[in-house]
Amino acid sequence: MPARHRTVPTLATVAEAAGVSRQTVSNALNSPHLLRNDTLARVQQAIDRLGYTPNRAARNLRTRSSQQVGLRLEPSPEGSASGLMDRFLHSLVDSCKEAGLHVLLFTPEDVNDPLDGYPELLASRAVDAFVVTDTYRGNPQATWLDERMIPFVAFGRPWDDPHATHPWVDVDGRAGVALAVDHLADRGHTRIAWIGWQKSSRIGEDRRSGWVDRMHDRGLSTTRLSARGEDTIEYGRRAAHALLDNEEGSSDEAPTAFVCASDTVAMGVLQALGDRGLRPGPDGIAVVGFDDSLAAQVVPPGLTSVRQPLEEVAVQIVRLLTDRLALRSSEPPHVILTPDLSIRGTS
Amino acid sequence: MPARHRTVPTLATVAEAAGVSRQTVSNALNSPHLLRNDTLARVQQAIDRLGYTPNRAARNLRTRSSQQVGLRLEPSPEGSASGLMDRFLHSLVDSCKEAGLHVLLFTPEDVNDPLDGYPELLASRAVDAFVVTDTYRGNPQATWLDERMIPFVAFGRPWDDPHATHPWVDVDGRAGVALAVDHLADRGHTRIAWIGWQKSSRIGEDRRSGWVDRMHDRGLSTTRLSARGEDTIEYGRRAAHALLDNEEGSSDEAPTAFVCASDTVAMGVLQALGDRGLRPGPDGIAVVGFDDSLAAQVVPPGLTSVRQPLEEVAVQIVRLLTDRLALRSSEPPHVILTPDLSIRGTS
DNA sequence: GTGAAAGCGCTAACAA
DNA sequence: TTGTTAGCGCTTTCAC
Repeated sequence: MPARHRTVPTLATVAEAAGVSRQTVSNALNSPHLLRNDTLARVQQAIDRLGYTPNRAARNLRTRSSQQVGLRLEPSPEGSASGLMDRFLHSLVDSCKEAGLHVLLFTPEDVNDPLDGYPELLASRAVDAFVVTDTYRGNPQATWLDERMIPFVAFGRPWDDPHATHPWVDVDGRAGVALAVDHLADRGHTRIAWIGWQKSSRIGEDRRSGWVDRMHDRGLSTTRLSARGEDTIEYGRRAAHALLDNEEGSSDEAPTAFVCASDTVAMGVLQALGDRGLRPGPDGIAVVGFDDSLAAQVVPPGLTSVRQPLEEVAVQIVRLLTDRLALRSSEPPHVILTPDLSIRGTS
Repeated sequence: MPARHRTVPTLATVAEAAGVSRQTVSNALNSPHLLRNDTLARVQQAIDRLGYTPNRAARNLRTRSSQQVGLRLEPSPEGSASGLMDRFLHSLVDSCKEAGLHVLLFTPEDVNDPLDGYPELLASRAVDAFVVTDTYRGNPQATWLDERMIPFVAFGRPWDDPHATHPWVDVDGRAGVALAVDHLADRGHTRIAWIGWQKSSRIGEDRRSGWVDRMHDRGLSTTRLSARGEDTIEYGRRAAHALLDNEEGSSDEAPTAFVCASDTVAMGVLQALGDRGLRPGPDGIAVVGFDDSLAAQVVPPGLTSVRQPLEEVAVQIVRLLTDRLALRSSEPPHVILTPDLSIRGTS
């Protein structure tokens, strides 16, 4: 039991109690192999008895490091189905802890400035490194941080600059969508539609390519089965209606299944089915979303969805991060993880 | 523009550049009113020119404070609709920033130990205070922290110990539900059912009391209109079916509206309506949830839901926190905020 | 209003 | 293997 009403123990307190020098106590903590077993034991005992914990501020000052990593919280768009951040944050904090790192959150003053917040934290030495998540809209942060040799790892690959050398981890959206196509085709669907995002979205086009290529791999046509628009429920609904209206013509039957670029869009598809009195599901129109959001888990009859392996993403990010912080080079410095499919009632 | 390839500027660097002592620079930062205007300007200019930012570790060491608050991330139950944490975290980080505080996340090693993680962070002086969110299952943390005079503010009132003196902020669930009842009754509903949680849940009973009392206020009967069970979609569905089966008897007509203790339960109600071919909405069966989760925003036709004012919760928490940290007493030390209603298609 | 001295608690570098 | 010395960058105290 730690001493209660005394002054907080320091290295000096412990050293005196154990009859050694302060340095020896420090070594007991940071380089125990340097000590003789009996000394180590004696010091350890004193530490336990006094309930000593090193003062981080002092250690940070001396070692010029904070053992903290910064994460900028991006505004999560209301009305989008996702809520991935919760899951990711949890995994990240867990993985960081194992590496002796803490996660410090910050938000920008100006949401539209992708760099806002980074320099301040760094200059004050509040963090040693960053995890950058906001890479979908290009990544000026990555460039900025990289130029200044600031340690960071990105969640999301640098679409604009495939040759960027900074470490990053990403999820293979293309493979995830291919998985969805396989799943549906294996269940006998041949008219599998895609509803995705605008052409300008690199992530959207990556995911879409999984649909196009896997459909063709399996000898299925993609003609008149694709729609692109905003990432909203409303768009998903409109697009689904439009595709389902495609009844006439010989090979142009209406789709029997939908693969969507996001759960948000998929929710719109489910609405459209409801509008038409169609039942989603294996016996009706199959629907697959992307993100395995809370909404996917909760909407009747359960939305089948591509699930990002965020736990593993966090593990890999921390691996790359610790390599960077130790000035080790990482092999490989880029990681692409494959998602899997959470199968539910809609397929 | 900050000097690039030079060593990082310190107080001493700035002092020399401005031709003053280190102390004067420190004062310029922390007590600018002590300086003559021209000195202040000269120092300020040197600071800007060199791009100087105080080193937090050094300041922390000297002031024995970290300007950081710890927040323990609780595992968010998969399959529940909520996702409030995202919204709350964001608001909290924002509010903290205005008070010069940063939010440090941690997770417990052992999820079942409500104290796990707190002592370590505190002993290492990594944080000055905590925000405690996990108060629904009693609050041993609050007691533990309070006994040790550790500054903290709880999100959630101490149900088990109404006389606890620690500062807390909570949302008035009872008032939120009453709001929902008013909303439905104003639209002509008289048979308004409640589907909530087990009697053992203090929060659940608080919310339920809003229904009971407001129904009686308005002269409406609550007989045979109440169900209590788990916080799952499946339970919501079963309970809704059971209540809707109540057709016979004179005053015991089936309900025309449902107020639910959570969006999760409300999703189950929506499923039950679907099962029966009933349409949710103002012209059909009205449904109101609680939490204004992503699912509520996204499920067709949009679930009306009680929305917690998390932004204001964060503001109040930070107010209480800064009072505590300044050894000021707060008036009032307990805050109960009233939620409002996000009205959507189901009502 | 400004400056000099001391020290927060720790660890790197070196000496014994 | 252990101890000594110095100093990380800042703020508190007190003198001027």
